[in-house]
Amino acid sequence: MSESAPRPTLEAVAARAGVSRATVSRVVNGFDGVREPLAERVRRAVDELGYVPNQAARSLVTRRHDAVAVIVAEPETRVFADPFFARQLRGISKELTAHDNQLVLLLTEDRDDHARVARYLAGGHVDGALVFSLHIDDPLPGLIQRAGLPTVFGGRPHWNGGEDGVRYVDTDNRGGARDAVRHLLSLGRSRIAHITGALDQTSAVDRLDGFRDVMADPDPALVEEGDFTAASGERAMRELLGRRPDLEAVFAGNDLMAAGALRALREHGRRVPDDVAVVGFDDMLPIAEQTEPPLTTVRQDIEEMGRLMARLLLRDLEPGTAPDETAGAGPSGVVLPVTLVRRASA
Amino acid sequence: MSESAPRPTLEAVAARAGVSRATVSRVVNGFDGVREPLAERVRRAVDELGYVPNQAARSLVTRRHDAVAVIVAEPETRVFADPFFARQLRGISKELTAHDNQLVLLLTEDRDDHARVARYLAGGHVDGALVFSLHIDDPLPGLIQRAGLPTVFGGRPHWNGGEDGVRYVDTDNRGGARDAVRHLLSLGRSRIAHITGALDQTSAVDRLDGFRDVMADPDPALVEEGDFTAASGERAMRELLGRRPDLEAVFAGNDLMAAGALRALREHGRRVPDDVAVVGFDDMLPIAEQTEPPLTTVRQDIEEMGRLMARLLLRDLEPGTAPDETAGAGPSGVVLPVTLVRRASA
DNA sequence: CCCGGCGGCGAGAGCGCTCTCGCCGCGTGC
DNA sequence: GCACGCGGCGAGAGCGCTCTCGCCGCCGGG
Repeated sequence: MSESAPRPTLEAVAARAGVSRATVSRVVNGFDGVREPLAERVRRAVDELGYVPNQAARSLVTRRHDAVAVIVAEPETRVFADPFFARQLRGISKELTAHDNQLVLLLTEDRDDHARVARYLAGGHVDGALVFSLHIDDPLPGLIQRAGLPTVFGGRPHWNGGEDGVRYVDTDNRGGARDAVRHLLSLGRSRIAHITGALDQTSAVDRLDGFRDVMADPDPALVEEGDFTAASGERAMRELLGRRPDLEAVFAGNDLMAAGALRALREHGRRVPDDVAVVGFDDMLPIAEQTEPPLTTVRQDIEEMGRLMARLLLRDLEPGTAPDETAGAGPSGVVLPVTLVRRASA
Repeated sequence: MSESAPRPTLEAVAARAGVSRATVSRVVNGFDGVREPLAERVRRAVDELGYVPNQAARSLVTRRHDAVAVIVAEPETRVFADPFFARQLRGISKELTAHDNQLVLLLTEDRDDHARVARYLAGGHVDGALVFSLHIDDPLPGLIQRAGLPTVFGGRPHWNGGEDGVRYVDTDNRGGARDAVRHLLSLGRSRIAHITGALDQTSAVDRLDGFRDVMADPDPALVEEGDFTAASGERAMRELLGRRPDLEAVFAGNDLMAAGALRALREHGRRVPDDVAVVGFDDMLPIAEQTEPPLTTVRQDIEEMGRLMARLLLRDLEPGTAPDETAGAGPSGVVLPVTLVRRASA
């Protein structure tokens, strides 16, 4: 009882079914070339013994692991605390398990971790990697690229993704920003301010670009940089109100900053949306619904993003694909659509 | 170039250093019994060739994987969307990587997934499991227990944890609830209502028990069941106001419900905290800080909880421990302290 | 009726590692 | 000075699987 029953091996199944190991292997892996009466006998033996293949032994010879690393480079608690991460993971997980792949999670915070991650990837424990790295000075993408593993990035990487066939999935930040600003225009507002996110992240840059697309040559006084936190949104809003008391609307780079902006507006006696209309980004629940008033915002399908990343990666891992020449086949960057969600704030 | 360089094997390192495989193995794994001049030669060979051990081959013989499964049973999007999950994972990840263990993430939603998880665990790909399963009717804990893997649960399991040495880590929900209610009493409020969480979860039950500990024999009209969502908090608050318009304070089972309650109170023209004081639970950021007014709440160190779970599990995995007799050694349930965070709502 | 072909199955050689065992050389005790 | 012991190192046997190869039996064609 204290000796846990030794797990049955292929050998044991073969013996019980009265066939060779090779035949059992064929049946277990669904290869054809085994005729029915025999195959059935093997399947019964597998059931009776409760046989489960030893993945280590299998990997040793196939050099596949059916496992994918998900690497999240997040030194800051902020992003970690938001629900995005969980949703993306969920999407990734669904897609991976649908294809019998495991998800190995690597969270990194500092430089030391980078070495560890690099070593892990070089160790060949996984077949590919999904990488979330937001900041411009992050050495991680380089390290990973060097490891030579098939990789898909979450969010457009900095080094001009698409260039050398770097695969990534991103939301349509720029288009979403345009939608948001156009919506404000359609409300009859013309003096529209923008609170940017942390501009060392492509998402923030793209949203700013979208804002500029529509506002063509906006008053610099109407743009203030934030860092995606509520506190920064509040501060930025005060700044903006000081510079342009006549502003009629704000497009915040995310919902958290929008929430902060709402507080500053309330503090300054501005009514939302009557005096100032506010639009956020992300549709970050439950924040976006809980603010006063609830936020009009740009929703991205974050779970789908995860799913898509996984799908792209798995496609690269298929035996057909050339191992090194990942470029060329298929799109290197995929951009997911967004939708404007109208609530009370604009 | 298109042929990725074949990874060097132990054999190759041995050849280069002019020693046997066994000696290289000893050096690589830090066993002693290799004298200095030789050991140094081996280390140099390892460096020069960039040797990284093949984990699959190693696992095959050691039957260890240095990997732990984290299983999250979460059919509902709700909990998934909250930041807890990410924080816990972070704590777990830190502890695991500190001990060179990998984190394999398994997310389950429906019954089909259970079978898959059970199969995976039975497959012996991981050395242990950390399990988050909230609901009373979840068959997962049973399945996992049956797999015979060392396991630590996040949150007190339903089947009377501690009974047969089931290991778990939980927050002091009951004590935290007592603190919250006592705080309200200290504010001079006596007609205190409670909005419970979903009572099929032990955390909700324990918080209710804590409420009752202090309020000894409370008016049933002052207790209303919610389900941890903001909407349920709002509804429950309306209900309570209808039944007991004279209530002076509310202890909500979590911050989300507290946020909902705030809305209902505002809608009914009650000022917070002047007319009605509100206390939440979790200190779920950024929600708790963003409400109007910001929430007084009970904070739990969720990251520490994850870290502790991992630590407990790793201890069980140490070679010293008897593989099956996990009971007996050390505490089977660990309860983490909480702290009351005072903000404006109470 | 004989021969070639083909498809089903078994034999066996590894994949890269760990770990036991035994050998050998050195130091120590009498 | 000799036997004994002990510690350092190498040889070799697997761990459980996949996959190539070759054998054998069955079929069809000449």
